[in-house]
Amino acid sequence: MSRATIKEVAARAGVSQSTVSRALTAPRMVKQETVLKVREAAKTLGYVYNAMAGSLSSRRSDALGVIIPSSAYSAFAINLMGIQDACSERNFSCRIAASQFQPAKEMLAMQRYHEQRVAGLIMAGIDPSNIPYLRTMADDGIPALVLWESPGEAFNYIAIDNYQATYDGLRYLITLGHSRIAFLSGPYTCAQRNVERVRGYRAVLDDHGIAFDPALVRSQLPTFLHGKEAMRACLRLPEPPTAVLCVNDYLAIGAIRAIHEADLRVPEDISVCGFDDVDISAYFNPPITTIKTPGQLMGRMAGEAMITAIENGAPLQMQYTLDSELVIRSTCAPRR
Amino acid sequence: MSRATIKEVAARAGVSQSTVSRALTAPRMVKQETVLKVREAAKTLGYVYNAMAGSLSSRRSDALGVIIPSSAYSAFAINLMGIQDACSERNFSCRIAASQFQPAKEMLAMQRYHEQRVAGLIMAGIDPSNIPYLRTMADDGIPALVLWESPGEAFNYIAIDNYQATYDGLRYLITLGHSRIAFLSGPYTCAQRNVERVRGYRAVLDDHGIAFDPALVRSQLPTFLHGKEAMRACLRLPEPPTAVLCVNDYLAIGAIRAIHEADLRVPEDISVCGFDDVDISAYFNPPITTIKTPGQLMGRMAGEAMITAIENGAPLQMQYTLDSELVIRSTCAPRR
DNA sequence: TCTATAAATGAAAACGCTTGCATGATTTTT
DNA sequence: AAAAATCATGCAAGCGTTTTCATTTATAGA
Repeated sequence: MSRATIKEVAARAGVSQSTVSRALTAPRMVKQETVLKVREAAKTLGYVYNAMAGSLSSRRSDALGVIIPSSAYSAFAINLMGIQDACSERNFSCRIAASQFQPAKEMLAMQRYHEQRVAGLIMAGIDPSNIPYLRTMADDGIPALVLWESPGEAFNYIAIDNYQATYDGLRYLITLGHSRIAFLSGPYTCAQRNVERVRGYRAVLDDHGIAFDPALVRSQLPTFLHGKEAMRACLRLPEPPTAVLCVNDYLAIGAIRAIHEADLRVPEDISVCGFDDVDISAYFNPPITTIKTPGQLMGRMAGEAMITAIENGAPLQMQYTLDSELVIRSTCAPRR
Repeated sequence: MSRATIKEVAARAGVSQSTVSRALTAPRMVKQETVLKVREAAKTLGYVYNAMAGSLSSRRSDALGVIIPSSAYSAFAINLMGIQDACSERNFSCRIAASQFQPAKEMLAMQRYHEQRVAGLIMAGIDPSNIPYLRTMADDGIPALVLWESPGEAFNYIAIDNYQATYDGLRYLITLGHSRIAFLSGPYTCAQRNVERVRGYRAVLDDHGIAFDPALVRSQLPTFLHGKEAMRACLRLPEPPTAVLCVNDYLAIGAIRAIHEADLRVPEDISVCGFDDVDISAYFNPPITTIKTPGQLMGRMAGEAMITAIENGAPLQMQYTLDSELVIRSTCAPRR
């Protein structure tokens, strides 16, 4: 334990605890000369502020809790970066937990943040079953903000229009003449966005009079490996797809690998479209056509909005839907 | 604020505060029946434990602070994952800060963690100028562990042999007949490993009687873009390299892009070797030959060792050098 | 010069928990 | 059945800050 406490600094400087506290955190309330004396004493004593005691006493906290499914997927890591940037600029601290796409872990993380009395909570998606707990935390003055999707109009979010984004991507594929289009979705846990995307997928199909084939939609974790395996399964179908829409770029890259391993070409034989426009996507060979998603901006905005609300003591009010945009590169081509 | 405190739970349950505290955190010390009564009261009151108060009082903390340069580079994100896994299993919480490769930010993060009285600190590299502060924190009973490199034998680390790993990679390239080999290094701030790697690079050169050309070594942030630009610069040299060793895979991917844009082929015209074997590397086209580095294991081990030490109240004692291994894939070929 | 105002400081009560010590209630031992 | 040991519980003193309120001191107004 840091030997020196405020009390000892006070003794050393010949002032009271209160003065030390003020001199250190609100120097303008204290005579210049005293501030100097206190700082001097603190320095020679090697005093280190105890943030726990401070927070407990002031019942304020400068910590943001964030929950993401996994830091291994770039889009979430990028969210995190944005949040961290905001925290670092505004001198907040940042806590992180991964749900691993498991609702129970997600809930556990929420509860721990609640116990820690974080000043705010940011989540990249939320399992429907955990939404009510957002209220519980709000009752204790802990605002929450969910990324990527809206947990309902009563809550704060910075989302994208998952339905529409998917719709647009798929329509593009259809425009290219494809009609047998696989859909590699993400997990349906710890997030609603994937069900919205599936909804989008089905809607385009309907709107273009294309029959829905359940064999063409598969849900899995967002990893290269899962993408590869899912695509492989699609390729084994009696009537394989000529295009595939992936709900994220890792899945797309995995799919491309499976296609190559089957001695087929992208995009000549099969078109693939990704989602997110993760940093690798532009550098991949071939560069990936993808639905670009503002992951970093989302994180940054979230962090800033949250911190601003906290600092102003105002209720967080943020319901925003950001645009996503189809970025055409080289993995989609007209059906032969 | 969560209205109910331990005191009110005590009142409701008709016992003392101490009993509530014990019933909740050490149920075995309390009569079964009482535990039930307390739990019941806590539940109906919607009691939520206040971790700050708890930690302050017990002067224990279950938080690990981690500092990485950036979560945008996969190897660090993977470190983080390993640490988080350990935390989640052992019921610790995890705080994160990014140094952005800036020593000043790194120091700031260390100081904030000190103020927060985290139970332990894990850093992915450390700027030499900040090493002394490790001692300061240690004086307050906060153990530290640095990843990737050794900050000196007096400290804890889980590292790789940066010198040797580089040596091996470069030797492989030389074995393939290359002698004009560029070296794309990472930043020299917030980590020593890159200088060790450069040292390794020069050593092989020396050992094989190849002249060192400073124009062939470049240092930059680990991004695709920087890799591309660095390679582009190399390509503009009067006598361009026939191979390039990159200190991480993102740099390698950027380099490959630059090579392709110059209408050259990999590996036929230029060989490139990466570092880390980040998840994308095996899926890239062409699959990247790289020096594989145990990033996730490193994180996991670090987290576990740290938590174990903390829980046992024993001093952390961990000085470990993990193996790295050359993974030969398709981006290196004999010199034509 | 004397009061009115502002500025600087201090005393002390929180904040919500843990824990050492003491006490009373139960069991166990002999 | 008394003594010894064990179990359950309560009391109260912290943990290291912040902050309200009161007090003292300096500054200004008239």
